[in-house]
Amino acid sequence: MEDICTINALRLMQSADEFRAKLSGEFSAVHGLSVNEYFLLMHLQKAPLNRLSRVELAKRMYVSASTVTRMAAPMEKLGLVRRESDSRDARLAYVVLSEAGTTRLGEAKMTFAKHARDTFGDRWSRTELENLSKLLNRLVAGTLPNLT
Amino acid sequence: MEDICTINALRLMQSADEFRAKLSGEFSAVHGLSVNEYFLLMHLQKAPLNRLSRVELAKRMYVSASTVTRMAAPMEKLGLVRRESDSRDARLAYVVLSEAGTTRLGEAKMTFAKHARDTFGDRWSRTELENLSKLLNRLVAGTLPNLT
DNA sequence: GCAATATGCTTGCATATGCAAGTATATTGC
DNA sequence: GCAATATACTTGCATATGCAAGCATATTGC
Repeated sequence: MEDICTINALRLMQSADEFRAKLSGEFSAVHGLSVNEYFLLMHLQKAPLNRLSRVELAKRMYVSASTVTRMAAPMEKLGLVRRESDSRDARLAYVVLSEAGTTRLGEAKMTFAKHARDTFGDRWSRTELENLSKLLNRLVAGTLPNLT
Repeated sequence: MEDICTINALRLMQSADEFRAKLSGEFSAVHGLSVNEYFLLMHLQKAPLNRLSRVELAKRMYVSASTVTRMAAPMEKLGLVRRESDSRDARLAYVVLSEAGTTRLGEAKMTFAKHARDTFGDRWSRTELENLSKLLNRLVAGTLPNLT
């Protein structure tokens, strides 16, 4: 194995899987959120009016539209998001971040940040962290709106 | 959002999700493999005797033991892996890479490499690629045996 | 040696997710 | 204006996955 692109892709996926696995347990136990639900809230918070249509959420989260429909339903029951329709296009069903959702998201962000610091630890220099940040940004910047 | 660790973790997960999503379709269509099945075969190929117990596979793949059990069953029917037991410990049930599995894995590696090259494209310099590789290696090297 | 505990695997159940089909609404071509 | 097509969402079904319980085998403490 010498293809540097392949190596990078493998390491990218493995490190992301590891991080997600470590995050997952505490997230559901402490915040009652799956990692994907966390990302859904993050996308909403970043969006104008704190809302996005289901298809737009699906694109940004790399999941199917039906998954967004099914994720939103229980989150709506919990009051983390609410549903809004568009006055001009009756097909659209926005998912809107609520007050409670904002609060919950804020708590979850603490946990996320803690795990992120644990992952990089104090063995990473500021320069290395910024270097990685810059390189990863080239990966996410190209396509869709991202969370950073 | 200014915490550089958080930003890195977010970008890491988003870029990995994007890569996985792009890979997923062609993988199942062309090779009849899910991305996770690909990783399972990769771990086997890297292991001594091309075999690993189910719990060891589970650890390396960041999934539960039951998931490995259920992934291995259909792959065994397809002949991609076979089952072996340990002469000293009757609890162990190794998953062993077969000839057919090696062949299939080799084909899938081509697709993986193609997508990896597409992802990084020609806009990445050799230096940047090696820089990223080095940084990501710090993330995966700490814990479990990895694929690179 | 035996009971207590630990480990490896499997299975029942619940949740998560994608795909394809169905429904409702918008847009386009004419 | 209307038919044809496109888009947004939902739902039925199939697959994927985790957790907890169950079972078999190993190891440990005595």
